[in-house]
Amino acid sequence: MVSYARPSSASIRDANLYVSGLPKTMTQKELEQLFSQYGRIITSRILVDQVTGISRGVGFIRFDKRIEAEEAIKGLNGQKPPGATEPITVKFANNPSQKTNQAILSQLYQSPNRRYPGPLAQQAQRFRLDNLLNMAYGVKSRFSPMTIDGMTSLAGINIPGHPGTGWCIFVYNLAPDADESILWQMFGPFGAVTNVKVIRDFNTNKCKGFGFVTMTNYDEAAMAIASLNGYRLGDRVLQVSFKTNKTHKA
DNA sequence: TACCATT
Repeated sequence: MVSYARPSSASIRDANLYVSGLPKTMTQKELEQLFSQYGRIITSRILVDQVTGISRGVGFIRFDKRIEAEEAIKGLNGQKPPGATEPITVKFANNPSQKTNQAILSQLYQSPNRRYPGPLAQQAQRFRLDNLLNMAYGVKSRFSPMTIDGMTSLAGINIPGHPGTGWCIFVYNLAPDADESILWQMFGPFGAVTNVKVIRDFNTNKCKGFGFVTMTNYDEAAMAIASLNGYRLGDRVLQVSFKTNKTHKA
């Protein structure tokens, strides 16, 4: 079976949808069934966690025609799929490419370590020394909550902040102009940081006041939280904690 | 502006 090139015309351009808020149990087939009422689906995908294989609750649907995608947005955005408890978000997908490179560049050039001489780096140094002592001599101190280690191997589905590939940290009270580099700079000194994200308003591109940081090791994440929660960044006091699932309530 | 997710 060869795959034929599809004609590139305005009618089929930008017919690709990004879907979020999907039930974790929804399969690709079920996703297609949901959207197929609006037109011919060319491709579909559900993104999964690389470690656990569990759905990340987001996916893509590419329709044959733009008008089909538009109708699907009208019909499904903000709606609950059959059996779902939460509504899904359906919007046109961003163009791939441009955005991921920004994070990589940030990672390469910001050099998370050694940018923060001062109290934070000193605490991080203190903690690393503490870890070395622990490994070398079995010394266990308040900085090394090794009791959690038994949990880290359990795929951690129900452990707050743990998505399977690291420990996800919620950072609140970032300034509107905050960007990813500040997160690398703040958290990098505490250990291995695999991902940072500033959540922005789609229209204004201003930070919505919060972001996320993923760290590989529990003890380093815990140290970063203990050190950075309440930290004054500019004229704001940050709130830093492991990420939870539920939306903030009262 | 209190809990992401962009193949």
